[in-house]
Formats: sequence, structure tokens, C-alpha cells
Amino acid sequence: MTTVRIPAGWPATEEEARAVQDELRARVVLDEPGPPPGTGHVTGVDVAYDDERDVVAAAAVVLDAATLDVVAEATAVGRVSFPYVPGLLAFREIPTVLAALDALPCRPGLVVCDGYGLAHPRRFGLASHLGVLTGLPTIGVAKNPFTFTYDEPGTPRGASAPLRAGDEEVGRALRTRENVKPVFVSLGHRVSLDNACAHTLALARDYRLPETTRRADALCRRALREATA
DNA sequence: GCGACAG
DNA sequence: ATCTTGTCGC
Repeated sequence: MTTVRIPAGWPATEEEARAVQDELRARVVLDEPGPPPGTGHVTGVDVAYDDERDVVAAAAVVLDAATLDVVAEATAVGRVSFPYVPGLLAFREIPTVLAALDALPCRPGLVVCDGYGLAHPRRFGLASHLGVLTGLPTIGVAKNPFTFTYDEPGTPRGASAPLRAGDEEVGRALRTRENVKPVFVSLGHRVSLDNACAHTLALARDYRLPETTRRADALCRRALREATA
């Protein structure tokens, strides 16, 4: 477990944070296919909070993409770096997530974020932001449609429907379990949408949510408990 | 102007 | 995100 400080120059206001997003957005790469599903490493990242004690814990869990076995994991704890503001989630999560990724003993491969990438008010969500800062291929898999709209995908596992912001397609509602609420996949950095959905489906072999986010969620909660106890 | 809104 | 037990169902 590593301890994190809030980076110097980290935005202090919503206005500054939005300016950072507008600045970094130009660096997102959307025209690469990304790593082939089912090979190499896939890493889940997630964060848990204790706002009372001003503590945040992040986890990064590396899985073997073929077997979904855990290959490596790391955690980091720090101070809360930003309040929760819809559209500015990344500023709350990123410093600690970066520290957890840095603490990994191996390359993370594709990084799966708990939230959005392109599907964002300024098209620069958590997955986009993390991708630009690390250069790693990233995707976002969210549990809720945020402000976006979608038509209900077909019943079977693997069915999908566009996730839209008005006329613009910003991601996909992807059914990972038959007859169960879909997850919401969007592009992060250096991965195609088809590939992002294929990865998500492969990772959601046993549950609605990808194994990456389930493992990272469990680990960051444990890290928060231990840091807080 | 008001409310809704990833985690 | 977080507060929170048991319980219904495969």
C-alpha cells in the first residue's frame, strides 16, 4: 500500500477542473483498436471513500484476460482531492488511482474504469482522463446511464444498443447477463468501441459487472477499512 | 431558474 | 459513493 499526496496544481475549483478537461481532451486517441480481447493483462481500478475522515483508497487488480485469474494487485490511500461533482468525477479519483497503478509489479495492459470515458458532458470522463495521463488503453464501464439515453437492448447476453447524448452516439448499453440490466460501455483511450464491448463481455463471464471492477471494488473497500481502522 | 446527474 | 439485515430465488 502506498500513500498519496494531492498533486501540486491540482484544480481547486470546478471552473479550473473543467478547463483542464477542455485542455486534455485533444490528446485522447480514439482510432486505435486496442489489445485483442482474451489475451494479455486487463486491470480493474476502483476507489472507495470515507468523506468523514477525508480518506480515499484506490485499488488496481491485474487479471489474466484469458482465465480471469488475479495476476497482481496494489492499493494506495490518500486525502480526498475533490468533492463529488457530476462530470468531474476524475478529479476525485485519479491521484490515488495513479498511485495504485504505479505500485503494480507488472504492466497493466487494458485498464477498465468504473465510470465513463467519452460518455461525458465534455466527452472527457474518468476513462479518457486516466488514458491520457498514463498513455494506457482504457475503457469505461458504468452501472448507470448517467444523463444519457438508450433503447433497451435485446434480452440475450451480448445484446447492445447505442448510448446517446441527443443525436450523438457516446457508447453502448451492453447486456452482460440475460434479462438483467445492461452495463454502459464507453470509449476511453486507444481502444475501439467494438473491442471495448468484447472485453467487457469477456470480463463479465460470471456476473453482470466485469470481474475487473468487482475485484477492484472489493480490494479498495478492504484497503479503506484497514486505512481507517 | 430548477432539477437531474458516473462514483 | 455511503447508510444497512434478512431474505427470496437459482
